[in-house]
Amino acid sequence: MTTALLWFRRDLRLDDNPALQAALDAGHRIVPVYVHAPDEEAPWMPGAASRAWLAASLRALSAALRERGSMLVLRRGPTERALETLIEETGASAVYWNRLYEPAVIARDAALKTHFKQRGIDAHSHNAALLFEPWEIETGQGTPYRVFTPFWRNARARLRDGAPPAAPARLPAVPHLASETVDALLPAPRPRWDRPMLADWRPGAAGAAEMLEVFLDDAVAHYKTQRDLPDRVGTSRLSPHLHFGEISPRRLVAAIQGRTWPAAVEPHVETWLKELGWREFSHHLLYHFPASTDANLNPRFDDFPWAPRDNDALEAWCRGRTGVPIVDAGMRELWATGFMHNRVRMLTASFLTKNLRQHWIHGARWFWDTLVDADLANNTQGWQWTAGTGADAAPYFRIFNPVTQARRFDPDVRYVRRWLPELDALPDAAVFAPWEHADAARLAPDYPAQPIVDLAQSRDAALAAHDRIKTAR
DNA sequence: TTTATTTTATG
DNA sequence: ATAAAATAA
Repeated sequence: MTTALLWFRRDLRLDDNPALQAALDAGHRIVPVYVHAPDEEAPWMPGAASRAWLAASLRALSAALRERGSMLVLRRGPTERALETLIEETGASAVYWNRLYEPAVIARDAALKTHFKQRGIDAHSHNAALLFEPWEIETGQGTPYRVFTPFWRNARARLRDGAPPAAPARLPAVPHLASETVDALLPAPRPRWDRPMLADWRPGAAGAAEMLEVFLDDAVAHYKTQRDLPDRVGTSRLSPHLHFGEISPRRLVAAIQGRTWPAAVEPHVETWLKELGWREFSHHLLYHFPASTDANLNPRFDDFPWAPRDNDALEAWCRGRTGVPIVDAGMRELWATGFMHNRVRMLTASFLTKNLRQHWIHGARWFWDTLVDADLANNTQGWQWTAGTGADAAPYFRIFNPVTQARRFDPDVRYVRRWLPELDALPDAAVFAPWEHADAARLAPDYPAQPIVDLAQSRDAALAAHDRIKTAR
């Protein structure tokens, strides 16, 4: 019997895992391995929150493999050396893995594939992360899409039903091999901020499946409207599970299409599928425009007059001390939980890039380090979208008004109150814009009396800055 | 996945 | 006088 390495990366599941399936179908004995080599993802190596999730997720995968008679071998990078060593130890003749789409990872994997082929080792890569490969969806001219709506129209029409394969009940036994521990590879932070951060989550495939069931049972029926309200669980909150491949997008599509929905719920289902579409679109853009992690997707913005880097403003934004309650609530939710509601991500990002006019890369870097679902494709395209430098088909310069957004999406101020206890004594009506309330300084002495930037003036300044690049060239 | 302003409708 | 709808950016 031949042996194959099953190289896990961000596909930390056993169901609908094409690399695993292919290795089994080929009749190999399978040696599952995870190689810890974060520096190979530079300049976007995983952030602190992401590493905490990864540690928990690896434990979950390891347990799932053990239950099936296998085990997860943990090794330290460099990846090429770790895999070579394991090939020698096991006599493996093949390596199977699932593809990723970040530029640094693509380059490393391509080099590895060449290396293995030269060594006479079969190297097989598969698609586990996306509904469609980034190169499968193209315009009539054969070019990549730059606008979401036509991209999704095209991709949506190609969606097929059908349940992806379940996890195998048993896996071949693994010979005795040395393995690192998760603790050694990903030491717990001190102090243990990871514990409260992960308290609301259950990393791993079982937690992901449970999350999906809860969403389909409860939230999806009101998704279109409730998804925008940050004070409740109106979204699926599957993003960290998707990022680490603990659940596959095909599984999500199969699960939601596998149920019969009342006609009134169908538009909600469609809206949620469209969110998966945004995820596909982000990966499509990152694959075709790999420089977009650091450079404007729209080069017209290369002349945009950003304000000079302002460390005080950046610090206030990061820590939730800007004096704009909905912005501060979001930033504190992020710091405490490693997560931020999508509506609030958009408006905090708008505040940083439009009102403070700080370059979007500063925000992208902070989110990258603090989000448990930090994903290079989604993070990059999300920031570029809000900054106006990315793929946004809107014919205007999008500037969110955080006060209007708070009134519309947190009308009962429940979200803001949860994260800003220093506003407890303020009446509801004053929480949207405390600086307009005569008594705010007395009732909320620990909160900034004024926002760090005037909302109306900074909006006008942002529009004026935008006018300058509109008229240029 | 917006906002601010203007126009129109309603009482 | 106020709100809803339309519109421009």
